[in-house]
Amino acid sequence: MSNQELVVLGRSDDAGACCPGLLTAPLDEGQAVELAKVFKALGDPVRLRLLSMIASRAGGEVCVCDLTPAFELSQPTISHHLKLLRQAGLIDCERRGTWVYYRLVPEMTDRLAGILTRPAGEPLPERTAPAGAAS
Amino acid sequence: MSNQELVVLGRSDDAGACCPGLLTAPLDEGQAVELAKVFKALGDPVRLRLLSMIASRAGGEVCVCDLTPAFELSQPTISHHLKLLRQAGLIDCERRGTWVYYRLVPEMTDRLAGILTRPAGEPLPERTAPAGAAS
DNA sequence: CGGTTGCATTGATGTCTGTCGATGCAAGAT
DNA sequence: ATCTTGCATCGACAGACATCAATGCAACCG
Repeated sequence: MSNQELVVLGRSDDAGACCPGLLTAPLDEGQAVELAKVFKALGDPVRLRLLSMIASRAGGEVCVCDLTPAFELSQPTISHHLKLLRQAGLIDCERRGTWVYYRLVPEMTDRLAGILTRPAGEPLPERTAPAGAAS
Repeated sequence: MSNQELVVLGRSDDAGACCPGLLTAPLDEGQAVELAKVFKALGDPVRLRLLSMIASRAGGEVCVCDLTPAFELSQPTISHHLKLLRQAGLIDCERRGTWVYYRLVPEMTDRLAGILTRPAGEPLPERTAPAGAAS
């Protein structure tokens, strides 16, 4: 049920080391394409709310039947958004009886946070010293 | 030249406190809409590469004339992507003579990283204990 | 002044995406 | 077995988006 997900997580043994981050070195095309899929999944208000509802839920799980009525959208639409979040590797799901429960994949959000974090102690270049063009 | 940008940064006095984060409490509609605009700007491989090229540049600035030839895309297309990144508040630009220089707005990426960071010491619910269903 | 260069804007076009109703499928209930 | 409920998939459609060629505009150069 939860196959065909993105593999941006790396080998999971290197916590934030594999992709040094968006902000330290230019991304190559392949990395950019993979990363863009994840950010694109976050680029929709409904999916952001779904993700936050799932992630912030005590117990770590939410039943779809609790998510759907929170939006003024049809059930297929919510199901579609959940599928995109799942394909992006941001959430995972499990069926128990009649119901399907979704939960966050914290490794993915951790990775995104790392990618967006600039290395501490970065000079934060002075805006008053325009870098080379001194004229 | 750099007006009409998003204001997701908050009052800049609360470093990561205003929006407790995507993962701790359900986002309301307004927050989700604003945040989605930023993530949507990141949801394209070209824009991700542009951002990383800008952010990782020593000196903190990149001339458009250095960015455009790095892609097999027309100059208007690159200009378009830069505009979207700017409208998302992720980058800023300044004209000096004939050239236009772009630079990262680190406050925005910092905020995104914070939003994607779950509070330390979160129980990280055991996957071996499916929360209620002890079957 | 006119010419050139660097970048932004415009308008057009093909593709992608969010949404829905209809339908399918799995699992309990009767 | 039949019915009902919960969720996913399908097909269709309107709106959004990425891309380009053409054009506009600002700044330097002659």
